[in-house]
Amino acid sequence: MARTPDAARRSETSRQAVLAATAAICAESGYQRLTIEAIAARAGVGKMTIYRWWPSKGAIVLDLLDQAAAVGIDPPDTGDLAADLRSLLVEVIDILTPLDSSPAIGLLAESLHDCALSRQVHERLIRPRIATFEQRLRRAQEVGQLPPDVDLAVALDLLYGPIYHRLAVHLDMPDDDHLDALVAHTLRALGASDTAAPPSSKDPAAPA
Amino acid sequence: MARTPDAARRSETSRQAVLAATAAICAESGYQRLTIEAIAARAGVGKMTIYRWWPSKGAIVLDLLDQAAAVGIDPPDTGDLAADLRSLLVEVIDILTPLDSSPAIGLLAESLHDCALSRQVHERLIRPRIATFEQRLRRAQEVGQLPPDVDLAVALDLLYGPIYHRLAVHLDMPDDDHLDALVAHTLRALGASDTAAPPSSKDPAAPA
Amino acid sequence: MARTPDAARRSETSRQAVLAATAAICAESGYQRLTIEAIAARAGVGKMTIYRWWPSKGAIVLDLLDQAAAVGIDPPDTGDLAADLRSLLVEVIDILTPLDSSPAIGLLAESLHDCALSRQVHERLIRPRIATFEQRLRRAQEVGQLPPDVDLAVALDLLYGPIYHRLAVHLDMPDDDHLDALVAHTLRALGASDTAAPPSSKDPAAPA
Amino acid sequence: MARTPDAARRSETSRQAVLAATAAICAESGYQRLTIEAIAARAGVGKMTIYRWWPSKGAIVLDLLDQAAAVGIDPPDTGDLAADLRSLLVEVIDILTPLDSSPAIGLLAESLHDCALSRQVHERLIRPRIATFEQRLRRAQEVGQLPPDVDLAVALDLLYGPIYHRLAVHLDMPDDDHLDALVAHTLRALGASDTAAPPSSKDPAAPA
DNA sequence: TTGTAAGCGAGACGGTACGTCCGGTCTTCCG
DNA sequence: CGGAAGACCGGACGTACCGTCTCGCTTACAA
Repeated sequence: MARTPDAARRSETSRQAVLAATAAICAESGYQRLTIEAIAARAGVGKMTIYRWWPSKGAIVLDLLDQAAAVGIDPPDTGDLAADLRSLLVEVIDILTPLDSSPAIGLLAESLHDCALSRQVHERLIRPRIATFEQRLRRAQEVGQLPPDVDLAVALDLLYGPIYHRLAVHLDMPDDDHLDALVAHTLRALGASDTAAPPSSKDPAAPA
Repeated sequence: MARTPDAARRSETSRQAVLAATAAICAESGYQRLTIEAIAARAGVGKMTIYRWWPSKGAIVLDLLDQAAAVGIDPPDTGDLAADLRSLLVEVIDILTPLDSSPAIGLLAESLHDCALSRQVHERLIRPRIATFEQRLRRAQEVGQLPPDVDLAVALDLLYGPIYHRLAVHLDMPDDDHLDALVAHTLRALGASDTAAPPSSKDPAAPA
Repeated sequence: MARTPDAARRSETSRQAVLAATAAICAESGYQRLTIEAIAARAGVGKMTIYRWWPSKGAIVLDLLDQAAAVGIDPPDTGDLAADLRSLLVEVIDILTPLDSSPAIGLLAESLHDCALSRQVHERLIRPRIATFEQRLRRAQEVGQLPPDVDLAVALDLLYGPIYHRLAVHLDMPDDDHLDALVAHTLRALGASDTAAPPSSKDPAAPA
Repeated sequence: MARTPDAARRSETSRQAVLAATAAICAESGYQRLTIEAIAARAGVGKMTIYRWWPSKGAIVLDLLDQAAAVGIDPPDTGDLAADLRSLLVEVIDILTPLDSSPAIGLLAESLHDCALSRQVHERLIRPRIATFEQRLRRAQEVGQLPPDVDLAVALDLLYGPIYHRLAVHLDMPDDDHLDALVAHTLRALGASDTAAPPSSKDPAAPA
């Protein structure tokens, strides 16, 4: 009674070929020219193979990003909260750049119309990064850099919002100074204290 | 040199029919099903007529939004800075809602790939609103509600960022409480004082 | 309420290109490789143009044969009945030869499955030839070469049957001797007398 | 050199399932919808199994007909030559009827393009029937019903031709009267005498 | 008795062609 | 002469089958 394709028999070779072709076409011709036909042709793969395993073009790109940026789940923790938040920001900016050929931007545009896709994007790309972000903030609360009643959802909006704002509104991505300003203002809005903290450690026996 | 169509002879009837059809299809079937052919058929208009006057589907939607939301250029000014900012926010949220059938979201997605379109969008939809926003902030500086050295670009990011963030990341649009929190934090980040100011007025004889 | 395409606007250029491409592909690669896609590509024509004007591949081939063999409607009439029937037979054999690349054979095969097509084939290719045949036989009756009570349907079967029989059964088409024998036997079965008749004439004032 | 499959190990169950599925699909949906995939699915058989034992769809249908109509090799011989020929004719007509769902017609159409298949069809379906026919005619010659110099190839054409003619030309199959007329004319063309002969019999003691 | 080699079901795979939809251009004819 | 109507070329869509190819599994012959 298994109507869905049998993942055990899936050809890993084809999977990789499809993802590679997707990345290549996207880089060379932009998301516009990224076509199922083009992917299949370039990957040397039948179209059915693509339709069998991915529900839409967006899902392929999602897999691609998933694989390319299967980043560390542990948040950066140098003790310098501002620097850590900054590096979280930069990671996202890097994914969204360059504007013309970033698969992520195409994915974003597509997910605005495709509810199923957008749920997947949220689950597999966004949520892990949110979790990382919140983890770092909580650590900051523990060491007293942030007040204990900070609203994490607001914090998230304040930090990441500007990136998407600028993307949507076609302003340039923030430069270094602007980035610092954004982090600083975010921290100020959250009521951060100025004190730094020692980096957290997986071996918590360190500091006296 | 009459290579470009002669705008003077343009049929206003057709223009309105196209915009109306665009709005109707978008509302009924979503941006996905909004095709030039569908618009032409629904508007009872030849495709040539559309291609003659609009460079792309996005341009039609842009015209539509331009007309629908040819909002007041004067910023709200009740004296309550937070409330005024809030109403600016709500205006944008309204344009972007509902997610499935808002022409604006389709336009946004399209402009991510189409540079020419995105420039138009920025010029005709975004910039006026930015100007309104900045006007209001400058007025706040004049009356001492904000420090004179506030970075308007950062302020813009902080206020509007969350909307686009949530749009991109497929979180719900902020509810009322959240909205208040966002405005409050923005103001705090900008170093706003708590004092209110009398509403500015074009008839300056108002307040005693 | 005209949902059907407007024949007045039809491009004769495209029509000819399609028919030419069909003939060329058929001659070069056989009916097997005759594909709508191949026709469209070779003719430099959009597939829609083909689907708009022809209901099936067979219909195109039918048009092709219609045009190629828009033969004279007047039957041959040399006065020699056997020779005239023989030339009618040869005409059909020529259309069905060579076996591998004759469009007519492909059409025949296709029409065995496609009722609508087969009706068209009958109407536009077969019936006119039957009429010609019957016309010639009736003339033979008038001049007394055939008895007046000959069953024309049986005559038709006897004369043309062997061709289709051999086609179906994959025997070689009849050679010259065989052809003579077939005609002779047909005439014998119909009870033909041996006398010849003068050729019929459009100017009936000829014979005294 | 055991590259060819080992017929000894062949699963008779599968063979029957394939033939049954082929017959069923053909009867229900016509030869058009008869695809290898459909047969495999319906028979509960892997496609490999089909391709291992049959070179083409036509070969399956050929097997099917072979099995269904593994008719007697001995010709009918009631002494009435006309009646016997008639029954030979009817047998073929039955195989080719009904037009829409007869596997034989599909096979015929396919064999027009496929040389290898057509040879097989000729060998296994046609030739035995020709032999039977010729056997009967020769017996008629022996008893003096036919002149000794009758051309059997012509006789074959005259008798069976009309069936294939009508099939190809999409006329109705001959009705009973027409059938009698065809046989009668054939006999007349062959110069048959009117006398009947006693039926040949393997048990020659029968008639007084 | 147990390998082991075949046939088997299942179905994924690279392809080809299908018939449809739409983009953008060009043409015809009406008001 | 602008505009409605819509045919045209092209290209991508998603589907159906083709014929080939593994996968495990059963099955029957041979060691």
